[in-house]
Amino acid sequence: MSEQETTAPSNFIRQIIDADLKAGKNAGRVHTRFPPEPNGYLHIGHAKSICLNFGIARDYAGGKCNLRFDDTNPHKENVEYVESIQQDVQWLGFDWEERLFYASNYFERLYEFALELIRDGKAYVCDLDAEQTREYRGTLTEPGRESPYRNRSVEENLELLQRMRAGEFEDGAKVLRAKIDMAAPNMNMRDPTLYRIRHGVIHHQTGSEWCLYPMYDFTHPISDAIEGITHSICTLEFEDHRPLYDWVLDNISIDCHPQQIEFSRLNLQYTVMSKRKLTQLVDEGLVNGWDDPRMPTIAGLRRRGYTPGSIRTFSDRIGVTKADNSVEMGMLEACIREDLDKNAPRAMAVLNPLKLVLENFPEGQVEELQALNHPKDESMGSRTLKFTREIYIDRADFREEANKKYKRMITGGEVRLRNSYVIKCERVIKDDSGEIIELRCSYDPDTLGANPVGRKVRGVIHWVSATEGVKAEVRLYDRLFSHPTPDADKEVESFIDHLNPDSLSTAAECVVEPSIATAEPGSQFQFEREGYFCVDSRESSQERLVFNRTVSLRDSWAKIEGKGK
RNA sequence: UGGGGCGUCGCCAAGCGGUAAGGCACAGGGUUUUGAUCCCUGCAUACCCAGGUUCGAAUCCUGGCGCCCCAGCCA
Repeated sequence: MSEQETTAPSNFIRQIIDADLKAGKNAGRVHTRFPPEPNGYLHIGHAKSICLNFGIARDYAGGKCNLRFDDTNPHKENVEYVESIQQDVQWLGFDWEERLFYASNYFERLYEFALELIRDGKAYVCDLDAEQTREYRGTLTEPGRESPYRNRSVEENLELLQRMRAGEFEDGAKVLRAKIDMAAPNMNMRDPTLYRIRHGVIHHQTGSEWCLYPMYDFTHPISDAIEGITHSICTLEFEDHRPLYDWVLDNISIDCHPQQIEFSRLNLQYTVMSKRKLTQLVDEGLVNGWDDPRMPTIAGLRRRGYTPGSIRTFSDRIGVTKADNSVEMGMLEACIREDLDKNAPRAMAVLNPLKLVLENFPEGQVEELQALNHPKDESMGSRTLKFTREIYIDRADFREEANKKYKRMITGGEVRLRNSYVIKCERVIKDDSGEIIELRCSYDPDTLGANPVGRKVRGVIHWVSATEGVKAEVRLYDRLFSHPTPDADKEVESFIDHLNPDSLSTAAECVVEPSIATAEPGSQFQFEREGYFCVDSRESSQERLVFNRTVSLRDSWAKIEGKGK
């Protein structure tokens, strides 16, 4: 993959696999799986899991990783999600080869295993409704009570389950439960539900074939075993479920028993990572869809301009442990800057234009200048810049007066135009309200590719020809939330209260150099001295160029200036 | 007064009884036609706390403390 990834990731899960291999377990096989439920788009936390699971398959000899949709709850799932998930995994650079599966592929076999449990007296049909079931379950500190239906005969249970499948009972009228231990200190072992009835939902894979749907705790271990998974990696909240995972496999006739291993999920500061909350942001229109560039979804990051390699690097750097974590945004940003610094061609764009007239440059003349596309990679070639009498510079690059620390243009001062000449500011023109509307300058024709003799020019600013430049809209993004852990703040009613009102600002009147006017959607640039930008893949067009700022350049000037205040 | 986890630098994270890796961030300095990049330098006598074992403990033992997860017919 990317040359960026140099250090081989090592973590406790790989150590377990190493030890298993050494002990001769699983006949030397290493087989993982990534098992998303298609009930939303994948986010950066899933990327961590994808990189972990597919990364293991990639790094171990003969290793494999399946993509399996955990599609046991048709109520929340749909094909848009199954398609987006496949696209995102592929985009991240991973390949499940011919191993694309659905838990629903196994519905018939799952049902057979359920019959086996019943025959063995290890499962029963229960008529308690949801509320009663909750009451019977007990609490964290008190044991539960056994259901009055717990001791139905095998024959009756068999018949009832068949009738449940045949659609004879309404939703919620009956469930199939495992017969384990209502006094177990682990709540998951208090006769967990294995099947529930769901009429009238069209399952995205099985249509209306079933009205009986298996629960995760029953489906997951069996699906893993059917696929010959050796290491079933999941997040920490399933640690309590492991005894049930093992119970299921120990009590049916199946010759494979994968090892479940749990790691802690990713928490990224200033965003939220639960599918429920992300769905809420989308549904309530608080963002512009799942691929809104402010979203921590893979689709959002992609549209924002994050590269697959940068996300893989990030996943490697944050590591895999069982400790709760809260990763700073700076970590993610460092990864994309590193990638783009190396790979993005440079260009110039003026986000907040201020007109500047070079009084000693001939009117109507266009001088062509050559500029390197990358300051230290000549293989990226060069491009032609159009230099004219009227140009734009950024308003932030001019001050009427400033101290020595300010290295940009000031009245009467000189500055280097990037890839061009040294100019001097002669006059400032203001409108009636006192706002600066134009700078009158002169250029020094002897300074192209050469420093002026006898004086030093400290600053370099970027520019775009006013007559040859192309208009563009640039979208500047900031963190989606203004609180580092928006969903952990109990002082506030909802995480929504912490949405950052300034997470999107639009610079509608930007001017970019003509060389990028026809750039393909998604193509990326460093706008020098500004940051990394990409052509928006959704809304940019030849008529109206739209760029997204992926991330700004590191800005030590902002720090210096900030300190002075 | 239930069960399961976790506690090493601001953040992430190595460490697996032999005397605290690395990355991000931060702070200095150098190079630079991007205040970018790049390059140096610095940044835990200290590993949640308290005892104990040991020649030696972040690593082992005991007892505390703190944080996270679990009472869906969600995953």
